[in-house]
Amino acid sequence: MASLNRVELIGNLGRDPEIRYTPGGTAIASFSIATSEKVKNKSGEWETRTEWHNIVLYARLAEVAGEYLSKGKSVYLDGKLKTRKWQDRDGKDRYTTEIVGDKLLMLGGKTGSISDEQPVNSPTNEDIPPDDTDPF
Amino acid sequence: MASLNRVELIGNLGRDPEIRYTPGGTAIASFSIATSEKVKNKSGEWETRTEWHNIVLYARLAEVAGEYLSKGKSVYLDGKLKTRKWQDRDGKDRYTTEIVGDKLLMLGGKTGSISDEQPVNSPTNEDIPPDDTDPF
Amino acid sequence: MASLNRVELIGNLGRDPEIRYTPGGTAIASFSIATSEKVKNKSGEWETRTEWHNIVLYARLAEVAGEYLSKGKSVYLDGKLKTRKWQDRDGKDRYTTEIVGDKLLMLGGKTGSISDEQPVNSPTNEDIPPDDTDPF
Amino acid sequence: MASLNRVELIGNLGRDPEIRYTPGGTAIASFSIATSEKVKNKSGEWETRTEWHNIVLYARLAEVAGEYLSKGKSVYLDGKLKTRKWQDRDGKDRYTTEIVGDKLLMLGGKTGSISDEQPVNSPTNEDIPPDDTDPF
DNA sequence: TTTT
DNA sequence: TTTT
Repeated sequence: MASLNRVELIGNLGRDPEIRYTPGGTAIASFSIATSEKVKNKSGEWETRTEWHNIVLYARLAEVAGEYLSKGKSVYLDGKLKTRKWQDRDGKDRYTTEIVGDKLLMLGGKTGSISDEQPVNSPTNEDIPPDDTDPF
Repeated sequence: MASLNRVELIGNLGRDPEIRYTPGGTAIASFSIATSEKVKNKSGEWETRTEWHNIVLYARLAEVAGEYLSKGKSVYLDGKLKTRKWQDRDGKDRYTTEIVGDKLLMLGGKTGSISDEQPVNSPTNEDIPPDDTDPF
Repeated sequence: MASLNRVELIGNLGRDPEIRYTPGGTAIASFSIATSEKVKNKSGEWETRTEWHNIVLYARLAEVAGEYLSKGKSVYLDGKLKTRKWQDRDGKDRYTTEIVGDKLLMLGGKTGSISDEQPVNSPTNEDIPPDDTDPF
Repeated sequence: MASLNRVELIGNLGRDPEIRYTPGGTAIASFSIATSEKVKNKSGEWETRTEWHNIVLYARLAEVAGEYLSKGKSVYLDGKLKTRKWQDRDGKDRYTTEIVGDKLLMLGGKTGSISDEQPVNSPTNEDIPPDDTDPF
């Protein structure tokens, strides 16, 4: 059962984090991060390819994100992939892949580092109801 | 523009790799990898949470996958996230997130390691037409 | 102060882990892991280049290593670099770089995964006296 | 023979890179990177623990480092561990562990990303004579 | 000192 | 020897 599910991103926030709360009061932050790479296209010219990643943070990490992160900021994010199933308005199954963050570093000068050492009795993902709408 | 887009997985193949070829003859392998973790549910019992990841490999790496990988095999995969847009039969936009593999290690004994040092003039992703159906 | 110190290894143990204990009873495991790569030498022939890594594990992770790991086993190790200063018999300063493991996966079939979620009041590295001899 | 040897660092340069050249003209850059973490000491106070890492870059990556990096700059570095054997003036064997960089990102605003896609016929490490003195 |  |  050896298993590893790990994502690392360095990129910039596409917009300010959106913060919401579970009934139990746990913060959930969601935002997107852009990563980009230069690739040569068929004509041999360099073009920038941008990839957008849906990020979700919980609890303390979500609160810190709400306080310190904003559109355009550069971050290092370490987390895991999670694909979430939801229903569109026609009742059809759809899937969205998100990165659930475990560690966050603010780059670009001013800020520090944040990891998610869970306090005792902290809420777990089990306390968090699944979205019924796709926030992205 | 500092940018990093990196995924690492250790897990097992859910089925044999499916190999297809571009008009130009480049191999494309697709398969899924399961990662799992034990988490405590609301009732305090440990349950196994499995996550499925859609993998895509190109060129030499795809060929090696076709030759050596099969359902159930354990692998280490290093790659990058890429979200692909496609149309469902109602013409609605849908998105599928895949991991484009750069490095593959076979675990579980027998096998060796494979990386994708691209040969000179190797085909790039630009030569590969997007799928018009979601293979997952 | 954004800071990241992270090492990942997949390789084989060169010998059985050596387990010792702090006065406070905390287990410390030490062993070495070999990683190897094929490189072309000046004559254009492929040769295997092996690198040896000094591993140190603490507490629960050390105990598990003592119980399940042995010479030759293949593992995935995630940890951080730490360079330790010591004195040789001539009283001269010497330095040894070790990898302090945070997560360990046994590869090669049979086994499971182990991470170091520290129990409340678990001993920290501060409780562990520095070696005064180089164990490697 | 599944093998992985990978280090990732985010930290600051302790001094300007030192650039030298092999007889064949290949650039070699060496410098150190500090990573730091806050840990609680025995008295329960938070203290900053700093770790220094010896970095070596070759060829194009070394040249870019010489041009763009300087003391204090924040970087992301991806590379592999390599322990180098050398002789001190008493003829005794000593070992220094270095990180041979494969990828470098400049953080802190202004700069871009650099990876070491080796040009055809680029010099390999085999062309580079080992140091006979420890540069650190 | 490992492994294929 | 860095940085916050």
